[in-house]
Amino acid sequence: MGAESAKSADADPPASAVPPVDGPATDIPGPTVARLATYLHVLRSFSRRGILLASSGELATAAGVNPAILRKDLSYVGANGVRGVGYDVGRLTARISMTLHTDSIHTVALAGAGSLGRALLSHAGFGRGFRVAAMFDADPALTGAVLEPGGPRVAPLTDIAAVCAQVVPAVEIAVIATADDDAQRVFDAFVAAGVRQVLNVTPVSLPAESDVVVRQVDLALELQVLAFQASRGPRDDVKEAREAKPTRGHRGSAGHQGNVMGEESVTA
Amino acid sequence: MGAESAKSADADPPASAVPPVDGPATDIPGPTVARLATYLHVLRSFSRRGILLASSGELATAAGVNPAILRKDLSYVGANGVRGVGYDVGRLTARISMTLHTDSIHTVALAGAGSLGRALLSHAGFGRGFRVAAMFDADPALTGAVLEPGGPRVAPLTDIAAVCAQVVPAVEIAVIATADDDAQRVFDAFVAAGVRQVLNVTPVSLPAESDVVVRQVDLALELQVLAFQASRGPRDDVKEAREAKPTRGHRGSAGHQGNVMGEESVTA
DNA sequence: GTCTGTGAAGGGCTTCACAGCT
DNA sequence: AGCTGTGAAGCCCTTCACAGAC
Repeated sequence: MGAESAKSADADPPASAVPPVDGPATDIPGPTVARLATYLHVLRSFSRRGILLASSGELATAAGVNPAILRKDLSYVGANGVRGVGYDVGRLTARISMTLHTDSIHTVALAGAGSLGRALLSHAGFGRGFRVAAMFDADPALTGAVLEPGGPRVAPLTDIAAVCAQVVPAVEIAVIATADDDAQRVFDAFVAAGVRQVLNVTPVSLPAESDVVVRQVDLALELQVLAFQASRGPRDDVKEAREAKPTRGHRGSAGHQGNVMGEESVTA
Repeated sequence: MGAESAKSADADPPASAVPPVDGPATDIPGPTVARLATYLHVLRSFSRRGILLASSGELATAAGVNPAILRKDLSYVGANGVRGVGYDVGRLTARISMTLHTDSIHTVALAGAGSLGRALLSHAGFGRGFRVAAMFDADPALTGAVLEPGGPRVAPLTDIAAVCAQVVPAVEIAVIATADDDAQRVFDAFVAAGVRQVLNVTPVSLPAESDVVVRQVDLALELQVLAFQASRGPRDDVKEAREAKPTRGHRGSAGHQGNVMGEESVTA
């Protein structure tokens, strides 16, 4: 994986790179981007509850992170908290939304209309900034079906290229939720169709395409990691473990380094 | 983390046909554990194709990682590759399986029988080392239902404590796929019931309980991260949006880390 | 010669701690 | 006083490169 270090490669972007933006950071660390999305979720929750002002401590607690890193993360979006007071919920929400481009609608193509694909369709926030403009499935019986009111008709996997070419605006993100055996083919088809962001929920390891960002979410893998932890955890400190106040156990949050977050794949 | 070297953690699993353990693993980095699961998937795939021997390069390519890190990862499980040759697929599979405790059955409780919960049930490798021993849902209409042949009856969320107490062997892992508003309550109930490993697929940030390992998989978040990448990638140096030759140095985000990659294969 | 195993180097992210504003 | 913003330190993981085994 590891794309090579960006810095070495990008001597200097085309002159057009003069920050058209006022403050937002130019290069945000991957983990930070993921957390920003989390903060957005927390902020919306706060807003819903009528909270208009929040300190880094409060936000951090709600987001399950350290206050320090939250502040650092916010510094990337050109945070404007008020010292001695905290952050204006509405203002911060707007700031992060802008940075993450949550304010615009993103066009998505979904391959695989099985249980997982459908669950994604109805569950994973499609509609909150995302529009599923194309759907594909291997099952001929599903061809032409409309799985969501106002949604696209299901097309065969073999039609990915043709359908994607007609979608306007162009498909930005492809979601692969097909059977394992189809994942590679589907991926290739999407890449050929110009899609450069892919969310792969199959356990298939997709090849490191040069400039395609792939995020992989493998639920079976998550379970295995937990199973592993289950086998060793009880052994850790058999001392208290029972209701003891979390004095300092940073051990608890186990895989939080860089686990949940996906990654892109690239390897020339 | 634990200064403890819980090495002899479990000498209990039947040694079976696996050769004597020389250096199981003292303390495996989180990202490595996740990758090991990926390797397992790759190895099974190789085995299925009749490949009995593989070099680190071949495995790494299939797993989408760097050969160097693959070798380092394997060193944690007490790898026994043959220099100048490669790794014995069967032997390595056994080795990793043992390390990840994939050889034993893990008991799982699943909360939330909505589309996502059901998709998990049928899709995410339950059955391959995992047994769903309890299911819960907020919808009374589902109470008593059996969603999978041979599976457990669905119980109300309020019965988590009671049902979990009866499950034998005890529930090791809880999966939370409920509505957002129920996630926290359900989590608390599972923790109170003694569950110490939780997979949370809701976007709710669960508090860092002292000794509970929580892995969060948020698909909406993944989409947002990709949307962000989509907005910044194109501006890079790629003018021709149509048909890009991957010869060019890529410029994805510089590496992040820990990722989640595939394992298992089930969906035939 | 080939490929593994691993110490050493390198890089990025997190944590700390404090200066600075309100 | 309270809380933000941020340089600096620290840590962990990845990458490199080479010694060593076949």
